[in-house]
Amino acid sequence: MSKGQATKAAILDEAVGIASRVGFNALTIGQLAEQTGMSKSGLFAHFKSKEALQLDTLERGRERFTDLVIRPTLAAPRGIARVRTMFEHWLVWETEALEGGCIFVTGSIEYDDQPGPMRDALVRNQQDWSEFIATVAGTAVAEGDFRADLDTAQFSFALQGLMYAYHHTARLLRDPKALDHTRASLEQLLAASSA
Amino acid sequence: MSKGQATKAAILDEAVGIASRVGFNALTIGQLAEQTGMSKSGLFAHFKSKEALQLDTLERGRERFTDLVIRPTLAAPRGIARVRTMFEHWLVWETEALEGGCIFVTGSIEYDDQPGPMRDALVRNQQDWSEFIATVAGTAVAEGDFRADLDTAQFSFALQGLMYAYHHTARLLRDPKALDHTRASLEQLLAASSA
DNA sequence: ACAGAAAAAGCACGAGCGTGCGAATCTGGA
DNA sequence: TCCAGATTCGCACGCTCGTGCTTTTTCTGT
Repeated sequence: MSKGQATKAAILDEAVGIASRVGFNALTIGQLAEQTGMSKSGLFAHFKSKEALQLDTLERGRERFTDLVIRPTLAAPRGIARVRTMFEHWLVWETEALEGGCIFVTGSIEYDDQPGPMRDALVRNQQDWSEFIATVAGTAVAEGDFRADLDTAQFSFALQGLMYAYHHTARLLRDPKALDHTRASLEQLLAASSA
Repeated sequence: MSKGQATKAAILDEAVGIASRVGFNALTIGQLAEQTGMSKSGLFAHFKSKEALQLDTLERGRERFTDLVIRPTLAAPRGIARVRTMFEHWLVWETEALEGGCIFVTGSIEYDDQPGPMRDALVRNQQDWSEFIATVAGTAVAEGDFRADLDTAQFSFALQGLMYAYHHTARLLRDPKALDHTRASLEQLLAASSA
């Protein structure tokens, strides 16, 4: 890896953290330069525009999510065990991976009304993730753990709602009971989906 | 109502719409002045600081929410009918009340990591709303519609998750099936809670 | 070790931000 | 009708933003 690529990677790692805390718009080139000990123009040269920086930052987040959640999920045994593995790693992602909360949630709120490449990228991520959840639920159907007539898209929707509730309750309210509520809702959802 | 109060009210109505679309930080005094046909300084004089403007905007949103959701809910007959009324009005709020989506969701994401009066106000709103949902669920328990051993806080948590899922799916993905999924999850939740 | 390329810095710009202040205008009660 | 107070405006400030340039420093392959 060349020096330039290494620097860029380091910048993006910092950027993901900042975007997580304050969002993609408040992620400022000056602040990012200061935090990484670079000059504004030196940093800027790596991206050529703020929008490119934002897109690269989002992409870096997606890579991290893949490593922390998707890969371990696919490594788990098919069926309900894989569903539970997915949930647990997702929970870790929401809780520990980023100091400022999930950047996909942050990004969704920031760009849901603003057309452009950022919105498009977020939509793609979201669709992929929704389908991934449905697919994992599908393996649980195939293995006979879940009901054969389960609507996996509906399952995906419900599971995401649960995690959103966790995100908001844990982050804004700092409610220590958030985790218990989330797990309780998961069990209820799993019970309603089981064969 | 004096001229000043009328102007301030008109400003805040506009401000709620803008905050809904772009958030509280990107809600800019210059832009707000332009949109209301005032001068920056003339508008600014009503608030004396940007933070006060943000707080007043949030408060205006709270009033609207009270009118559109809380009052109609309390006017409905106690029990599961009231729960359903709350849900339907809440859905209208999420769908039609603001062009840019619920400002409490937007605000939560923006301020969950930033201490200060805005965060405090958002936390208060959120806690009040959570408790309100639990209370309404409690009347359904009292009326015998819901199980006597229902955990109303858990119910509140689950219902909020559902609405968050609706918010994200409808706003970012513009998924026309979002509404169906939300109603289906509601029925599942009601069934699991019923006596 | 050195030349050419890549990376980083320095500096400047125009624009928009929040905010202050004095002047102009408007409003409403006596 | 008039005037005190409320309301709005014009203008300016210091700051930070994203983004071009030119120059300097650092890498890298031979």
